[in-house]
Amino acid sequence: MSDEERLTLLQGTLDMLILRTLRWGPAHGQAIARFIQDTSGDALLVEHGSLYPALQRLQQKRWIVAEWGASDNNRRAKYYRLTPAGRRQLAREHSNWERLVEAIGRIMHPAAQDKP
Amino acid sequence: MSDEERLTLLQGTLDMLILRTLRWGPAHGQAIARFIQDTSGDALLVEHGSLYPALQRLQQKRWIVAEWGASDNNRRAKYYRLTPAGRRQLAREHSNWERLVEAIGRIMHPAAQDKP
DNA sequence: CGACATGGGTAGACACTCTACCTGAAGTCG
DNA sequence: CGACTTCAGGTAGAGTGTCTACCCATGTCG
Repeated sequence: MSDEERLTLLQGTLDMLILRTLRWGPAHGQAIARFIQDTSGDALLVEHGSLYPALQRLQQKRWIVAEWGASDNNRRAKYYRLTPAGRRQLAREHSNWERLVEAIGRIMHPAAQDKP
Repeated sequence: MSDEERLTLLQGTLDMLILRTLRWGPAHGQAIARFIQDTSGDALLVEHGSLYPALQRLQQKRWIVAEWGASDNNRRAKYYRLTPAGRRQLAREHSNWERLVEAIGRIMHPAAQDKP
């Protein structure tokens, strides 16, 4: 896959993607990044240096909590879990995202509107 | 409209929105901002301090050119016009945007089977 | 005249991502 | 055993782009 095929993340979407991933259950950092990359069909790549700062942010805001455990490969790994506040935040961010996509859509496709 | 109703722009989308706006023809800064705000149904607000730096960026990259003129109100105003390179850039950014929205969609709406 | 509205602009703070490093532990293999 | 690789977590600093809060110039109108 060439460079041009890989999109750079839009600022602010990473938190939402992480929260969404954790709705499937607790996961450790690497697994979250892999999930996002795989599920997006390799379109999104979560860089190492973006992932961990994001996880720290989310912990500070009490949207996720971490706990040490062991990965499938028997490595020590931090498992992150969504809190109730995290679920509410996810709902907010998701709704914001939808509104934003729709708003931008109105600008980008001014003719074809009102079509789902 | 409350604060929560106004979305903050996602980084990188402003350039695309400006270029798209200029596809309708030359316009000056304030008119571009008004167009984006109106067309988005007041969902997007292009701040003053984001608009002009963006217009400078786009000029430097030769995607738009500027020319002094007079506005409807007989004020001096800089009219920005899309260059051929600007059109190509718009096409690139638009296609990137679509792919990104689709990729994020795959993560946010995973076949709608949620609860185990 | 002076207040206000319009249009363009900049400085600095802030937030987020990226590249490029580092640590430590658990398997692998000569 | 010991060197090496892989996995997992982490950080520093640069780069980018937006936002808040200012500034200035020029028309319009009371």
